[in-house]
Amino acid sequence: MGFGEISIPYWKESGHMLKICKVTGLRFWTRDRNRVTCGDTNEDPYTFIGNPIIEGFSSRGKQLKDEMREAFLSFFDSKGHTRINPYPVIARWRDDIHLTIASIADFQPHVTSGTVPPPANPLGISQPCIRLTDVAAVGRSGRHLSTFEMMAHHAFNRPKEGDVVYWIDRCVRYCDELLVEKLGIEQSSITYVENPWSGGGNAGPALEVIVGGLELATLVFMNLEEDEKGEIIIKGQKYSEMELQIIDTGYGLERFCWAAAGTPTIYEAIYPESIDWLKTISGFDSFLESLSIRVEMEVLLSELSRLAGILNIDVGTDVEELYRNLSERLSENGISISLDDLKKVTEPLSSIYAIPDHMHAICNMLGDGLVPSNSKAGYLVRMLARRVCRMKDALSIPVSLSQLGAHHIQTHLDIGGFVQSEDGILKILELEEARYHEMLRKGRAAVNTALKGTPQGSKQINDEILFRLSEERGLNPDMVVSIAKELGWPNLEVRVGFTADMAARNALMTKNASKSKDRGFVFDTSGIEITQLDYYDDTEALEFQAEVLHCFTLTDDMISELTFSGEVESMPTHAIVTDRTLFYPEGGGQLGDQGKFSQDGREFLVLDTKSQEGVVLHFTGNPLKQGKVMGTLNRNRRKQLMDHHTAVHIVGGAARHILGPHVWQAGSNKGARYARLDITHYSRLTRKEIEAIEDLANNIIDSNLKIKKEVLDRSDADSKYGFDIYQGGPPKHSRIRVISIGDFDVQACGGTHHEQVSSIGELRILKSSQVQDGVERLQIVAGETSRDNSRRQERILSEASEVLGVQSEDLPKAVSRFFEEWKVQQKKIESLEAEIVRLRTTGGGDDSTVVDGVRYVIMEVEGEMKQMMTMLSQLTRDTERPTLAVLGTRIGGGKLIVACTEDSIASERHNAIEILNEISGHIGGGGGGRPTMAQGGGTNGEGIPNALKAANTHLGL
RNA sequence: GGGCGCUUAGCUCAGCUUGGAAGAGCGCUUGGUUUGCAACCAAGCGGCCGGGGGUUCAAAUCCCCCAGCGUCCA
Repeated sequence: MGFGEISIPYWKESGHMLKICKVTGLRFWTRDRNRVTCGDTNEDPYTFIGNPIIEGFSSRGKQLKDEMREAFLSFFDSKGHTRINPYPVIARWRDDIHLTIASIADFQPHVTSGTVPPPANPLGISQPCIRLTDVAAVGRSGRHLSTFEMMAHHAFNRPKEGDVVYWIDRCVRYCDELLVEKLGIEQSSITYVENPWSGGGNAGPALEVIVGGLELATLVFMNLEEDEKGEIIIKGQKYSEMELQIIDTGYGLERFCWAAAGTPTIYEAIYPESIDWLKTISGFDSFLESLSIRVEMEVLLSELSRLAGILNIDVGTDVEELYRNLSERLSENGISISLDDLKKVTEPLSSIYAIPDHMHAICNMLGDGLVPSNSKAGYLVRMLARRVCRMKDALSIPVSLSQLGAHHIQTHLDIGGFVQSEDGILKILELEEARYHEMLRKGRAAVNTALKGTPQGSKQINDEILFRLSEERGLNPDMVVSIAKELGWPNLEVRVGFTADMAARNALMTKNASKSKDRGFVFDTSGIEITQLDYYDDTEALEFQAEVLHCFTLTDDMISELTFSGEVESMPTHAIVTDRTLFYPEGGGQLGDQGKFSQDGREFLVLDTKSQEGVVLHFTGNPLKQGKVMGTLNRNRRKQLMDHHTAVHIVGGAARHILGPHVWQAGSNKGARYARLDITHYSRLTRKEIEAIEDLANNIIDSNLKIKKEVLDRSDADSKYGFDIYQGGPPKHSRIRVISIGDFDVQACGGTHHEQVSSIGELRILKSSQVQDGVERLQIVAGETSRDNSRRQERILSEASEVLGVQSEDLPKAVSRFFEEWKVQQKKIESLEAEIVRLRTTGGGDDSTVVDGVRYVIMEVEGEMKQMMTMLSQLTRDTERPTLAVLGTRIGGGKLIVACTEDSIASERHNAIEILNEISGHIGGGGGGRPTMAQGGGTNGEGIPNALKAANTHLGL
């Protein structure tokens, strides 16, 4: 039996037979003796459209989903599965993906790796998921969704320990019973296709469950993991059997709803109210009538859906090609419609279908407390919001993004489980739409500039221009073309295949970026015992006795791999490992402790502390011998680090109270000099908001709360406090240390903290800055550094006010007055200098000579380059008086300017560059410019008189 | 996390590739013109070209750092 082949008693009991699909060549199991295809090929059109294959569901939309979900979950309740509440759609417990893409993602990596037990076993769940890889196909294919619910039953087995809940046979029995008994699906229409699954380092046999041309579910039996020593080889990769073997199933809730509703597309089954509404407000129906297409709309839609469903739409698919195919296939099926009309119908229709889907994803993401941003998960929601804005504009529907959101929430969502309030969601949507319009407005200017070199009649735009507008300005090619049409390039079109090229370009860039990534560990700590950490027992303790186990000598390579903070005073040369330590190693944003080691009566500074895989490394400037050592912490630094760390927790809690539930820690750093906390928020913070946060935080400090520190199992921590405690990032251990400041702030955290908040004394938020869109960085000082900071500020103020001789209160007023006066005086100087020039050049005198109608002005002046330029324009701008001017100044090593009146006999007779080159040698420099204006300079200012004399000679004056 | 771009007059933006006199439109002021207008004509005011360093005889322009903002991809 090859890998992935599934042979179970149930096949025989239930009358299934094994066949090979004539199209795909895959093995499949069916009760239909005449079947020759596996059911999911381009020879298997949907059979359920207009003819539901699931019985007993007459509702549509949210109600249908609710009923279908309940049918699934209650079925598995009755089979002994524990029902689990769905997880958030933002996968904050993971650092490898942003969104929950499947029900199994809830349990990765902690449960699937075996470190943490599952919340129940077996379990049933319906998990909202978001997948954006096929977002371009949503609305077009009739079946793609960016957001869906994955209904699932999971079982976690440890066969090697004799602990098996159930495996393939029982899993298939459950599935078959659900489909046939509970949902009334015709037995002979079901096929089980063997299509082994692999991905993410795991693999296993799998069955795709197909009914009526639609894949309703996938049953995966994950039992292998990548292992270089493994004996099972799949596609050249070696695998071995896992300790933990998992039943991973996925039943598409929306697909079940579609099969029960039999609507032309999946969208009409789950979002009928929104689709009707959008059709009404966009005037779609009257638009259709105006086209006078002689085909029943319902028939056309069904046919489209049937065909689009089996036409593969991938990222970068050539849409034109797709339309030609569709049109051909429609006419094969007796529906005659021109390519043009087909487009006119499907373009708006696909938007009407996609909008509710996108709004569903957007509301779910925002509901989870996500803040739109220009990177990470926040970017994904912005991208969806912008897609909706574009589609909305193309349909010219007279509602705002936020109104779409309100409608969607009212019609399709239970907002009760959301972290974010409805008001909060709508507010964010308003801001997003405003941003979108701002981008478009700026885009117009960008397009205008970018197309300046493109002839107005031109049909194509340079690829590079389109790439850049898209990447730098967020204008996709279609938007560029429509803007360009308004601006006077009426014939431009997007080149066929350009979208595909852009996708390919992105793929290439991603590929290049992913190279040179993972770097290994710096130290070889194999064979060294994990260091015993004593700093949690007593955060006040400062001295300890230990045994030196190992001393690494740092190489240049190691030093460049290790990044030391600016608080490390000199570059270490050695790293010391001891059996136990009080030194806190850099982690969770808290910098490492400093202090000293004493050995044999000698003292060695500990410059920094880090850890690698549980081994703590103390960095020193000297080697230490193996044997006894005494460690002493730098008390002030430790106290300051604790002040800052506890302060960061307090400020985070305060920010959440003041700003809202979407505030999430996006990063933090706690040093001795200051601490910073990055929080997610949808707009810049005002001074008032910062002060409110600061006040609340200081009230907490005054309240003298106790700080509770407890260590819990991961699953206990999850169930007791929820996911909000993982502010500092996804948890990496099975045991979680939880720090609670009353119920004001609860976080998983490995840092050192005070016993009571009052130990901090006071804190100040110095300023906020923006790290990226949607993330504000708060700079915080607490305790001693807070007082230091105030003192420093006062010193700066008093020094500055002393210079100006004013009270510090009057400083802003005085400074702006001085600045204004300075500007006025600059103006005055300029105009006075111009006046001097006028006097010197119009008064005749020695400076100017006239020969054959050309005035020659050769003189030394006093002034900077800028002033000389002013003089020059006075002299040479008047075309009535053709002039050649040579000006020189000794300032700045000597400067020379030669210019003549443009388009005059002066410029015909003389070349400024030539003259300049002739004379610039006298000041030891060079220069250049245009034939009518050349300037130069040098290092010998005293050579100016000679240079001017040389000019006289050269010109024969 | 990886890129890319932008910052110039009160506002919206050119100029930067290839260094050599700081520009346009709107607004503002003044004058003219008009029954009226998001009217027209003329003149004028308004710039630490984001900040700091570097290269250069010379930097808005080239290089580096910082700050603010925008955008794409994962």
